[in-house]
Amino acid sequence: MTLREKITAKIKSIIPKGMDISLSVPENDTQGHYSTNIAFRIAKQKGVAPMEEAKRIATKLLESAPPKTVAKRPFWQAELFERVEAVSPGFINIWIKPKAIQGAFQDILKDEKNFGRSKIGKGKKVIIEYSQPNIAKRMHAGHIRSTIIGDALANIYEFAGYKVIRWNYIGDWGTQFGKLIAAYKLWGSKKEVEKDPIETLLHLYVRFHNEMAKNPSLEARGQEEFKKLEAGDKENRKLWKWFRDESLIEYKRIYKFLDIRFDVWTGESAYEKDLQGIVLELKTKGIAKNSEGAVIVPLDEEKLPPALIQKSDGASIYLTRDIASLRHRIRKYKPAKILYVVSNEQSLHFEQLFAVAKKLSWNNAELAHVKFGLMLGENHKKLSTRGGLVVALDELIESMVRETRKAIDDKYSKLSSKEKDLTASVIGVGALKYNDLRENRNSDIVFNWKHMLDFTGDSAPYLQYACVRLLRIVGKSRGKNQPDFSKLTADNDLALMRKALEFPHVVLTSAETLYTNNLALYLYELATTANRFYETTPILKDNNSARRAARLGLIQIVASILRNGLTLLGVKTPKKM
RNA sequence: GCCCCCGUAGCUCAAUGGAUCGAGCAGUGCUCUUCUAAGGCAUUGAUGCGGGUCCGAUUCCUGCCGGGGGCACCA
Repeated sequence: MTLREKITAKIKSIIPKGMDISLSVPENDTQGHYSTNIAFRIAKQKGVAPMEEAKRIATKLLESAPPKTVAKRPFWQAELFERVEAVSPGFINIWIKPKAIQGAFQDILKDEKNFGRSKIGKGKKVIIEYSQPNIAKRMHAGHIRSTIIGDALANIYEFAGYKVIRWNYIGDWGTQFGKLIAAYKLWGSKKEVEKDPIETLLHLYVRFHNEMAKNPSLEARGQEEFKKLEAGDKENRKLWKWFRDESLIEYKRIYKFLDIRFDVWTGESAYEKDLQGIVLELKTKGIAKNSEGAVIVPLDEEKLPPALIQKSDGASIYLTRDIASLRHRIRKYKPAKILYVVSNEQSLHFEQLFAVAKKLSWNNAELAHVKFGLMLGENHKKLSTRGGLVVALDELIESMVRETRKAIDDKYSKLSSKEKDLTASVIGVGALKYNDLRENRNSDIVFNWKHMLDFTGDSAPYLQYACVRLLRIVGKSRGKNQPDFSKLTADNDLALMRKALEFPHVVLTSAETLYTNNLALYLYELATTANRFYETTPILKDNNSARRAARLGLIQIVASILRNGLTLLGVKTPKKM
């Protein structure tokens, strides 16, 4: 039982049943180590003044004898609370006794490796779909959000005990392949594609769109080629497979560099054979109907526009493929949840998908669209593959690593060139990921080179550096520590311990809310607290040997929280920096 | 026209309906003979506008203004 859980249980024992308690950690110790607003809600229920209720609760919390309801609970100790105050207009501020903090911290040692892990997901599967690159398109800066956020959420869910299926739903089907094939047949050459596949295919695609503006008949030609592809035309199949294979080679190279992995690589094309069946099932069940030659699912009751599931030329559309994929996922994996990490451009699409799924009523899984804002260019406009210049993802990664390498060269000459390269990639890639994960995903991100390449302050290198410094001290100490945290009584010691103890709660919150920024913020604050500790508190230099051992134990734990926390965000920690 | 997201400091971002709205960058001034200065300390500076609900609103409701995205044969 964590310190937070003990406090919560204690409060619960003296308030009306069934109320959730929110325990916040005030910015400033003058408002307590923990604070709760529970009195406001109880007061409202009872119809009394909040301050009165707060006083009543505060007094009860301080009573030395355990209330009957918690008498049997072993965690009860009168010494949990140092001070409990009711503060106008009705907050209850709680200060924890050093002994309770030290004790809770000592508990970490019992299973240090698993500190922060939970079992809330035990026996449950979650499918997390992310990245979803479109074949024959270069991944650009805008594509990275899904990849990074999805990977971090997958890590967090695993840490929370879920069985996670990391799913890369490749965009490898659809009308754009008709266009691409048409473009290739018109202007392409085998040699050029082999030489630089993605670049060449991208050019063909862009050219097709440009020419389409002048010559609208091309659009029909693209659609025709896609129809042929779906009908099994041999030549088109061959071209499609070729484009797909070449693209995947490129993507896998980038994933490897980003340290991103997937369990399933099943894309849209895998469901091509199921589509007629899906359309039929929807029609048979009276969910779908013909309209203007196409097949739609009316969603008037849901106040949504009708969902198109088959085009009037009989060709399929991505919603239908998503429905088929959903059925496949539910049948094969029986997941408790399916998370779609896709930008908020597609909000309507997922509302429609979920609405159709509900009508089909084979979705006992919880479905969630984990949406995020767009990566905008410096002009605050959408980055578009068709619309000209975008920052290519590999170029972005290379630049970040190059800049990091420069910084390393300035600082350290002792490392070998190979070590420097390795460190540069760990820091550069880390910075790239952290920059995204620290922000509330709802907001659009304005891409900014200067910001990306800023390695000071709230950034991955700051966290990595804090961790590396602490571990450096630990590495310098000799022998094994048997830390006794009751030796740590200074404000700095206790403040750092209290911050470290919040880790499990923060991870849970991330899993529950599907946001990563609270975890990033927490790690940043922990690093700041640790840096302050580092600057002001002697550790190895502490003359008191018992306290020295305890402090070494403390920073060891803090360093592993930083490292584990960063790992959850997909960020590695270098050995030296 | 309808729907969704967003609007906080010069810039980029925080804030389950909570207390005096937090950071980073940029600016200013300190701080390396000391466990790594990618650090620490100090300091300047903000909730788009108008109503409403609430003990309490950046947060919820509502009307404007501004930015981004979407609205059946693209994904």
